[in-house]
Order: sequence, then C-alpha cells, then structure tokens
Amino acid sequence: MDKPLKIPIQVSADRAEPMYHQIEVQLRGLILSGQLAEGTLLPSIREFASDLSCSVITIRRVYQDLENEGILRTRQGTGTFVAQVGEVRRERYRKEAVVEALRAAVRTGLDVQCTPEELRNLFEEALEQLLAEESGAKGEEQT
Amino acid sequence: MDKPLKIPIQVSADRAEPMYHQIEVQLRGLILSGQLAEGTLLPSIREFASDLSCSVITIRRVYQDLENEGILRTRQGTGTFVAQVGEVRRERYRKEAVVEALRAAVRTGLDVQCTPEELRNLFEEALEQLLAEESGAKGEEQT
DNA sequence: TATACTGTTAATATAAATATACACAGTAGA
DNA sequence: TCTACTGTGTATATTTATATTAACAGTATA
Repeated sequence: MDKPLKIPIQVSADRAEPMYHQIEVQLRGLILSGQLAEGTLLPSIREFASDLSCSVITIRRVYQDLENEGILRTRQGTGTFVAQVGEVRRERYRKEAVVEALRAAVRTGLDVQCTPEELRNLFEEALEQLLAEESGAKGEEQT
Repeated sequence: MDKPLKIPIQVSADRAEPMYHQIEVQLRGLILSGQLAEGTLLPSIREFASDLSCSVITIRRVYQDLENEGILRTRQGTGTFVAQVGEVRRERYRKEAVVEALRAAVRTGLDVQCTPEELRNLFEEALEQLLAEESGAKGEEQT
C-alpha cells in the first residue's frame, strides 16, 4: 500500500468562501490537472482535517462530493483514492464546472441586454486580466 | 406627477432562485436596457408587492439594492424612480454584473488548468447555445 | 390641518448552508 | 483475535440568507 502524501492545499477560515469549497476547488484542480495521479491514496479524513485545522466532517464532505463527481473512489476501512477516470471522462469532468460558470455569466449578460459582440469583448478582457494576475502571482511566489 | 405603470415582471416562488433576486435581475434588465426610461415612477412597494404576491419587505429590499447600485432613486413619502444615470454610467453599471460573473467563470477554468484557447472555445459554445435557447423562447411566446 | 398616500425601521420567523462531535462499522496487519 | 487504523451515520450547533409583520416617519394635496 502506497504511503499517502502531503497534499499542497491552502485554506483560510477568514475568507468568505466556505472551507469545504476552498478545499474542493483546489483538490479538484490537482486531480484534473494530473498533478495527483490516478490511484493515488489521499490522506485519511482525520489526518487531512488535522493538517487543515478543520473538522473531520468537512473533509468527509469534500471526499464525498468529489466521489459523486466521479473523480475519487473511497472504501470504508481502506481509504480514499484518486479514481481511475479515463482521459476522456477526465476531460468531461474538468469542463463541467467551467461550462456551468460560463453559462451563468452569459445568462447574466443577456439579462442586461448585452450583445454577443459585447460579451465576447468583456470575456476577452476578463481572461487577459486574470492571466496577467496569475503569472504575476506565480512570479511573486519565488520571492 | 406621472402615473406609475405596470412593470412586466414574472416571478415564481417555486423556483430555487430567491424571489428578491428574480425581481432584481428582471428590473435591472428593464432599466439598463432603456425599457424603463430615466425618471420613471415605479409602483409603490405595497402595490408592487401585491402585484407579485410577495411581502412589502421583499420589494423594499429590491429597491434598496438597486438604489445602492445607483440605478434607482427613492424618496420617503414620494416614491421610487429610475435614477438619472447618464449613458456612460449606465453602461458601466450594466457591465459590472456581467464582468463579475465572467471573471468568476474564468477563474474556475484556470483552477482546473484550462488553457486560454480552451476557455475561449467553451465560452463561444455557451454563448451560441444560450442565444439559440433565447431566440427559441422568444418564438414560443407568440404561441 | 387632515388624510391618504409614500418609504423606513425594528423585531422576528423560517429555512438553508456550513461546520461539528461522537458513536458506529469495515479493513488490514501484528 | 486484537488493535489501530480506515470511512459512515446520526444528531446537532451555528451562522447566514430569505422573508415577514407591525409600528413609525416623511410628503403631497384636498
């Protein structure tokens, strides 16, 4: 049995975003980007909860949510693993949340009578800006 | 003093989306699209509440939220009006909600390691699909 | 001024989201 | 088997979001 590894996740109870959601987003990102390989044993809910200074139940919820999404597999008494999702299904899961968010945004735009052209421009702006922020943040990490 | 007009808004207590939010989205749309002209007197909170079969407080919240956004102006004892926002400011208000939603969507995409190209494609897909749905719904209204 | 409209405020009810503790049950290995 | 680990289920606390009532205060006008 593989040794469970330390998961590089940062959460803060101060943020408005609930703990379980912060964890889900980051863990999902690690899995769908391939940084956590299929079959990887995750920390036990107690160990992970201790690491992140939160309740066992919160981790339990995260594992359960991601299992329902199909990207984790869990067995009582044994542990929780990254599921054996094929490349195709992984792509689908990866896109689902994004598509949902994009649709919500577009819907908002149509509600206030944005034209398609206008929406494309605003999208491009947002994308450029966040890409810039991200590369900026990456650079600062090394400081 | 102008006669307050009937506002064409449809709400449903059955939907998961809260009442106040349904009303806000639609009323904001009517104002920012120019269908409700600047200076227009809106129904009193009691009359509007009666029309929509909801509480006075719910309408009150809507008016207050939109006043905080700067697109309504309200005076105790007199009524609530569409604010005198210039074309420039109206454009800004109109875009704000959309930009926020788009940024959230893009952030989600970057979280799961989408490439910019991929996000552009997904955005275009979502836009096309919702445009199709909308024109479809418009057509059915006449049935 | 009287009255009949406006919006306002405070106190409260209800439901949903978030987070928790603790007792329970399955699994693996000494 | 015993022990020490896994996840599971129940019952509950806490907070936030949503919605409400009823008494209050400003405004316009007959």
